[in-house]
Amino acid sequence: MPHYFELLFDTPVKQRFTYRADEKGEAAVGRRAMAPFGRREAVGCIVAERETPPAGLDADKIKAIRRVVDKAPLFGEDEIALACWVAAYYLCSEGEALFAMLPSGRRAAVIPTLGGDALDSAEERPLTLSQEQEDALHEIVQQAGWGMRREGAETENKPPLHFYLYGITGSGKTEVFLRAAEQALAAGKSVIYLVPEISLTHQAAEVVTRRFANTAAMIHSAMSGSERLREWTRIRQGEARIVVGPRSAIFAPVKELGLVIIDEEHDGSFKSGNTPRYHARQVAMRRVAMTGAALLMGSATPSAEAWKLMAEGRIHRLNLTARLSGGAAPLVKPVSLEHTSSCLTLELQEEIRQTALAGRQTILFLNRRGFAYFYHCKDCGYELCCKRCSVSLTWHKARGRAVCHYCGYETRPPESCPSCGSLEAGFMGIGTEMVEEEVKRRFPELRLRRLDADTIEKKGGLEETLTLFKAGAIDILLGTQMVAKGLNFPGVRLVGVIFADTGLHLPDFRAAERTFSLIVQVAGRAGRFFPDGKVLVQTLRPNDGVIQAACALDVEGFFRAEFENRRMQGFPPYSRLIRVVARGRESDRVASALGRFFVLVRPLLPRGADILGPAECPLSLIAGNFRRQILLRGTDMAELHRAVRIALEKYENSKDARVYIEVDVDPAQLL
DNA sequence: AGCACGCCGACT
DNA sequence: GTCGGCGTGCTC
Repeated sequence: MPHYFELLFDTPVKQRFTYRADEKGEAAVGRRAMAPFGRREAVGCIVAERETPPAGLDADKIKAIRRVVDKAPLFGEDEIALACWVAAYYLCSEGEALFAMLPSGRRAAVIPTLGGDALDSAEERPLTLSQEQEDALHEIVQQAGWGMRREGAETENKPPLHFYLYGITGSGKTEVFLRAAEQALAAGKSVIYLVPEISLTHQAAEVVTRRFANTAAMIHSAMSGSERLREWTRIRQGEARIVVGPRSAIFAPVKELGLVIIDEEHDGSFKSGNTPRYHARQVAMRRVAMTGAALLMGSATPSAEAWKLMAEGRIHRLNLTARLSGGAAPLVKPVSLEHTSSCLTLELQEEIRQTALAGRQTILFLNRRGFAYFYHCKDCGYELCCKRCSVSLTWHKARGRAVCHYCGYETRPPESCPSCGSLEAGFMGIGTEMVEEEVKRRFPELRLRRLDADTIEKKGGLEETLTLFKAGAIDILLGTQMVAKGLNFPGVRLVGVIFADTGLHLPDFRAAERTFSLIVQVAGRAGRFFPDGKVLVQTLRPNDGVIQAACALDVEGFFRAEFENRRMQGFPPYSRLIRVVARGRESDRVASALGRFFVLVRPLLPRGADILGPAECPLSLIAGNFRRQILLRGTDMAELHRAVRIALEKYENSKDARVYIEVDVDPAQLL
């Protein structure tokens, strides 16, 4: 008697496909198999077994599986159920969701990693915890009750075990994470430890591997497919019981999940930028609900979502208020750029000098690469933009090129205005390259290194710079976001934010939140081990509420004002959003396709929900694709889901093959 | 997403 | 007269 199996493929087709296996052989749920798919062979994953073929499907259409790929299942029923949830929530196909879980990346990103001892933030295991750390740990361990049985049925009436370690940078969150992990492991449970998708991954992995040796597995984006698959197998077999990795590690097939840790919860990289556009925090909450495990997040600057859940008591907040290691909260001061033409105010120059005299180090932060990011003609108003994107070209002086940061387009910088020929035209707006030049000119005796996407292209550049800085062989470290996150250097006294207003006025409701969080995070780099840290925040608007709250390191105050804005404007966390973007080569086709979708979805929306748009995306042209969007807004995500799902099905009939529709549930950015 | 089938313009 | 553009439809 033949056996039937349902397979999922990595395509946007929202269907399962039934295949036949004449002898049972190796076919089993969770294994991948090669099978004829359309006019080709493709690898799919077996997700269900069935006795009979599905009704209403001609028997002769059912083909046989060619061969089974995996020796052991890659997925269990739980992981498959999780994939189905992801598909339903993020409105993608089950196949796309399932294959996104697999770490055998379709395209492995090349991300520079930190190896060796470049950053031994792996201080050895401290013997004692502070009272606050102790209390937090106690609370988590007691409520999680890993020692005792906590069966599925039993958990249903209990509130979810969501904890948030809210503490300033340097207050010892990592140690609490590690101890909580130890406890979960000791109780025979497994742990997933998520870190932002930057070089921090490696740093955290080092710490965990050192602490937990061979019970640890790590998954990061620089690993090859086979390396990842090996780790995946170790995890599935229960050999590795603590998994460290970026957002995709939330899908790791651990046995007996007891604890999920999300470090730097506010970080944007937890939200996926391509299909399925999942947020690891959201998936974590789901997984935790499915398994009865505990969720432990942490940050000095929680996301607005997390902050609201804490206020509502749905996440249990645990405070860490004191800096360890002899540090103290730095003195943060806004400095007006209004009457300065240089990118270094006199005040910042003076502090750099003082810091160097004291034999200490400076970090300068500017979230903009290149020399100047904006070309403007004073006579005719011409602006130099990328031909394929609606963004201005950035001048990379050292390379002698004008570059588009979205598509990579490059051209020679113009000598005079390309439009009117005027010489009163040129690049403006400071970038890291310009700051570098300025600092070198003013402080030729100080050793400066720049750290941004352009300087770490050459392999090892990042690691070398950090090692030198750590060793005190560099006086000033200048860079983009890279210097703002996670790095921990004891010798830093001064942090200078060159231009805090970058990104503050972007047309995105999270612009203020991101700006605030970035300033507070970078400020946290100062004075971690000595109580004399100083942060100067250069800004055009020293009186802006966001800048002031950031300088006061006042999360509470920031959210008080920010939530008032969000509430009045009807944005998250006071509403739920689904963003639908149409993109394509021809703007009129894009407009009409989105128009058709708009007409389909509008009558499906529930009372109280509304639609913003259709309108051009703030970045209306990227890499030659025109982009338009609508924003569906409501209070009940299930209702929004339903409307978009039905509209998408209907849209299939009238779709334009030259226009792509992208759906983003809970979008993180509206650009 | 792929991939093939199918129907209209400029080339050996 | 054919090669090849991309619009359309399907994948157990």
